[in-house]
Amino acid sequence: MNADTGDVQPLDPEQMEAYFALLEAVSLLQHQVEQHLRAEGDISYVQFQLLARLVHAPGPLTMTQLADGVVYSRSGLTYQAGLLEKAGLITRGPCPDDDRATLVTLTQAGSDLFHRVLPGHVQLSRTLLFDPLADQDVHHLGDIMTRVRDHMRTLPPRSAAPRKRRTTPPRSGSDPIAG
Amino acid sequence: MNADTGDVQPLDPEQMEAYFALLEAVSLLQHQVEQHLRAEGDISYVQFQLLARLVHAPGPLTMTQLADGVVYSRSGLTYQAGLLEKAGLITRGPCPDDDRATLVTLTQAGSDLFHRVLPGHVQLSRTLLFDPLADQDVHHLGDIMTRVRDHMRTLPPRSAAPRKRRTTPPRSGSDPIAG
DNA sequence: ACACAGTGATTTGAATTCGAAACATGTACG
DNA sequence: CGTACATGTTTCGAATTCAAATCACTGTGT
Repeated sequence: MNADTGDVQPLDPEQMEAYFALLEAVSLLQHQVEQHLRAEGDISYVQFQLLARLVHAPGPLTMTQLADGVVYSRSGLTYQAGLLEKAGLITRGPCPDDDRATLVTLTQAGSDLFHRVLPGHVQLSRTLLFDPLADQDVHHLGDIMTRVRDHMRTLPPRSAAPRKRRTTPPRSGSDPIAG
Repeated sequence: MNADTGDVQPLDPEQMEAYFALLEAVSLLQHQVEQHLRAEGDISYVQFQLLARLVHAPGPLTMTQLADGVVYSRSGLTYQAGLLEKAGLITRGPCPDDDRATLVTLTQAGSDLFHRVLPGHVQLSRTLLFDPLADQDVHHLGDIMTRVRDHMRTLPPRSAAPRKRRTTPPRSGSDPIAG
């Protein structure tokens, strides 16, 4: 690789604008959502995502299944699961099929909390993201970002497999705002 | 409004898709960019942003000016500025107009590093973000996200916080978001 | 049965971030 | 002048994240 010569074409002004507006807007959105969830239910956005996955899952999930798509390290999930368990929102128990695995189960309190903060979360995403957009914009945005997301999903594993690659089905997974 | 009853309509499937695709795509993009910058120039994305602001600024910036739009706390910038100064990429000096302020100046090494990692950064954003998009998509994406960003920049911070209300103490500093 | 690589989860340590409080200077007003 | 408040920055503590190392179990080959 010749890193000394700048033999890469610069981005068009339009690309630059899209790139930076995208990153900054999402940063603002994430920050607001984080503040809201903390004030409303005393949970972080990561914890909200984990509860959402459990709510929409057919049953208990293993730690790795729960981590996939939410955090980039398994240890990060161990930490969050500890907090959620201490708060009484989930329980961790052994997996009958595999003694190495830990099955995470949503408690009634966890389900209650999720459904308590969900309306506000939906309302906030409306206020922040969808208010300034027309229906056509939303359609186009979803189309664009779905393509980008699926494109990037094909490249990296999510929850970091330092040893070997996992064959994770590209499932859409969490949709906590499904009424 | 009544926060106890879930009298909020769920999002349309199309809105839901756009919302989650947006957040996950940007999360993946940020993570890849972070990895790249760390490997290429041993800097974080935040540090890259700070160098970028200094490169494009007409002259030195104060800490607050530098923080705007990059971090959500001034202390976070103090920490990063310390790292950048220790790495020889910036210098901090007094401000002649205001003895309270600190002027941050880009060094030659800082400028060199920025221009060294920029081509790879641009190339990566191309590969991850713009490859699956047509020119018209890029245009629309920029238009949409610019509107969303500007919309969020000008929102009242206290929109929905029914619980945990405390008499607002002196508003510490200016809003780093609303430049 | 036994070694051994592969996999699930946790522990540990370092890095980064934010919020509150402390600190220093500037400004307004009696 | 002097006091009170506003503004720019830093210090400090707590929370969160990741990567590397570690522990525990599974399955396979011999």
